[in-house]
Amino acid sequence: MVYRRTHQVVKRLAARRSAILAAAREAAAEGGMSAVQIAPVAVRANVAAGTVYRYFPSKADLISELIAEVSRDELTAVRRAADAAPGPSSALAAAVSTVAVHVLSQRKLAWGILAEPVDVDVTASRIASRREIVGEIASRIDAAVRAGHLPAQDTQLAATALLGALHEALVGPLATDTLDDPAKLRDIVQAVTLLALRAVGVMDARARGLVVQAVLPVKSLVGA
Amino acid sequence: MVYRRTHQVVKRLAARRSAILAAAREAAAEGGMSAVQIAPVAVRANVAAGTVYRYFPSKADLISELIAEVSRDELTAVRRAADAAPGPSSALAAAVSTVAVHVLSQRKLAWGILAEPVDVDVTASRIASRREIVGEIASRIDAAVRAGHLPAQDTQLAATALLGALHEALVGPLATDTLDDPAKLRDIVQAVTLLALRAVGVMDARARGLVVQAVLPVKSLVGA
DNA sequence: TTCTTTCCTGAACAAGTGTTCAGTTCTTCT
DNA sequence: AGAAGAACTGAACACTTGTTCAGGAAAGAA
Repeated sequence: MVYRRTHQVVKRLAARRSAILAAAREAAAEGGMSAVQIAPVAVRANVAAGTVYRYFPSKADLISELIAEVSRDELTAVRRAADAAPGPSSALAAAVSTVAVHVLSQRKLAWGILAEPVDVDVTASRIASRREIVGEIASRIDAAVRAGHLPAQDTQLAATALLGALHEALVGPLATDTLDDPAKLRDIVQAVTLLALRAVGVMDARARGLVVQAVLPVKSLVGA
Repeated sequence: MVYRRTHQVVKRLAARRSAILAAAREAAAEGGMSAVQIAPVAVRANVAAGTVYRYFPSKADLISELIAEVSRDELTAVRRAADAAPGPSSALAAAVSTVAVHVLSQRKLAWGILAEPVDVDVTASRIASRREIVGEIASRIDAAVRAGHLPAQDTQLAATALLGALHEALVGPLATDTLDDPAKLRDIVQAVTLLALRAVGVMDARARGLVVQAVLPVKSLVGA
């Protein structure tokens, strides 16, 4: 006798898998990575704890997939914003401020994804996540350099530094707590973007203009 | 009957306490924060596990003190380097590159002190540690702004971003692994310092000069 | 319907570590 | 030297969570 999964079953299995991942994401967004524990996640996803292990070999795998998923979303947003920009410098500005807005709008998730202590080893996944974003930003810096807008430099290093600056300033333990005031938020995003652009060598005057152009269109995302 | 601690005993107690802290520091430097476990630290300090608890109420307290100690050392080094500089911009450059050299020369320790996952809560101590260094850098930026060398800005935010950039680029998971080549190290420290100076608004040409001045004197520290 | 395969459940298990404490050793005072 | 307080030891304890697995439910084949 051969058992074959019905269409319906395949769909249900996929749905369950998504539900578990979604539950993990919710938990992370609400309480940080420490809240992503098998039992609570299972409850949230309406399954038993053991069931989680039919979809993910271990907690590390679950979290790794979560990181990959969130990272993919962010990368998509960054690419879209940058591609819509008129030139290489604008693209860089757009990329940077998109990252800024994203991490600001989902602080706990962002912090959990990339730096919060986790009891299992998700280093590989975190490195991959960083590498994607850093690579994207590095290629935007590269483009600006090739266009003659920026001095030659180690773009990989610069992109890494930029990411670190954004995260520390916006989601790190010393980041301002107030999420409430949109104007304040815009100011912070602008300030950080300005720092980033100047860091890679954009002239101050030009940078200010680029920042305004880049931040205005995305600021509505903060509330999302 | 009243028991009073003899001078000798007081000294021995203090020595033990230091020995435990030193053992913790060694463990952290060698294997990161995860290696700072009560039993191994006790062995290293030549005491029993229970004895640790006569000096530190909990592991969290032990690690908190460790963080404070390392942080104090770093702050001292940064202050000294900056104070020895001829002007506010040089002082800023010196401060930044000193931090860079420090974290590079003790990567595991640096990573452990400020970001590595720990099973106990040392958030408060880490925040305090960051705050000290950020405050120092912020005040140096402030001085440069007051001297008219830099544009007005949110110096606290800028200092936070700078620290994040340094750490991510130098000790983060994407940082280059090679500690061996001193020339390479110097290049990285210079590159990162340059990024930092430009970020806060130092003109590129001037920044390059400041970087060379600041990095040359401290590069010997890397081997320490 | 009945049998087989897959899926799900949730209580029990396992493992790593911080913490405790009764017994021992060392130090101080008379 | 002897009594009493303080310090030290290290094995046992406690607690948290990820993981397993025997039993039961559901789905597909005959």
